Amino acid sequence: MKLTILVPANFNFWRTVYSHGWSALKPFSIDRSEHALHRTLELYNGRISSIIISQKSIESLLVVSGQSVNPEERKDIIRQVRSCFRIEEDYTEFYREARKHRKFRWITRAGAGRLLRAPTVFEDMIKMICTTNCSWSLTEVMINNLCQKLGIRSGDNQYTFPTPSAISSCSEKFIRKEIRAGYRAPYILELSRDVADGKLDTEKWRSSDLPTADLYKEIHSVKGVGPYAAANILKLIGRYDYLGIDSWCRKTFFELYKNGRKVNDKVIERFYEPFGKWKGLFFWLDLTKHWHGKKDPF
DNA sequence: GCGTCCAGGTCTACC
DNA sequence: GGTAGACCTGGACGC
Repeated sequence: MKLTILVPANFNFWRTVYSHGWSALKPFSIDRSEHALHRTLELYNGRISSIIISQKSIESLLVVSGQSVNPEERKDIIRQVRSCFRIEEDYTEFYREARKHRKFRWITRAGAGRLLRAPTVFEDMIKMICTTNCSWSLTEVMINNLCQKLGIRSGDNQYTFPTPSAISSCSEKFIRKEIRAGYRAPYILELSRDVADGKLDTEKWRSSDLPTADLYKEIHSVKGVGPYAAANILKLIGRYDYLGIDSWCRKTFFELYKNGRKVNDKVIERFYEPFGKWKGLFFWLDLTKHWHGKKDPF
């Protein structure tokens, strides 16, 4: 199967793939030799499809799969890919704002700003919890384990991201020891059970009309999701009003603007305050600007 | 190889 | 509202 997905004029495939660490976490993987992003998807009807996404032209993405799919499955693949690459989102206002600042004009020229996300908010939430209080290598271990031990295997030996029900059927001990999530296990389990039972509808957040502050409170109320995680989940929903500062961001900010001298988070927040509702995105792109000149930032 | 220390966000208890 | 300590793991370091 081959299909083409049209993209907006300012779309940049690689800057989206390398926008943050998600493309290095299963079921995403980067194929450097083929210049493509791999992803194993679970379709609406339970069928598993491993796809390879690459930039076909300036105007379109090419999605290839070894399997044949029916028209409805094809629609679902397109829907999921469009959502991961944020193709629906309108960045006109953001680019207009970026053009006003000399140091951020590169953003508009580069077509940067789209942050890669998972097909579901649930997957983004679990991944974000797994980035807290640990090294990136441990995050990779936890996510690999979740996919390999609880996901569904595809024909080409890849795994899907597990469903809320798959995770919620496990014991806390299993998630703690086998997934290696440690003390995060009860948080992962509670979130999965609440989503599986329908007590928490994380997917509605992407289309919510709630003011961002209220949405932040709701996301923050999930156990294991603190200020850093809630702010970064918001960014993947399309709200950039919070910074989501972690130790890497602090260190990078100190090096960029303070000659390595440590400053309070409030100083960082004041620095990006002029960027209003886009400050979280300016903050992230500012700190990762040096990635954008590199072929492979990870 | 083993033990110790530290970094990394979030939660809870306490002031 | 602010702060201390616990949570758990991997990595660095010293022995």
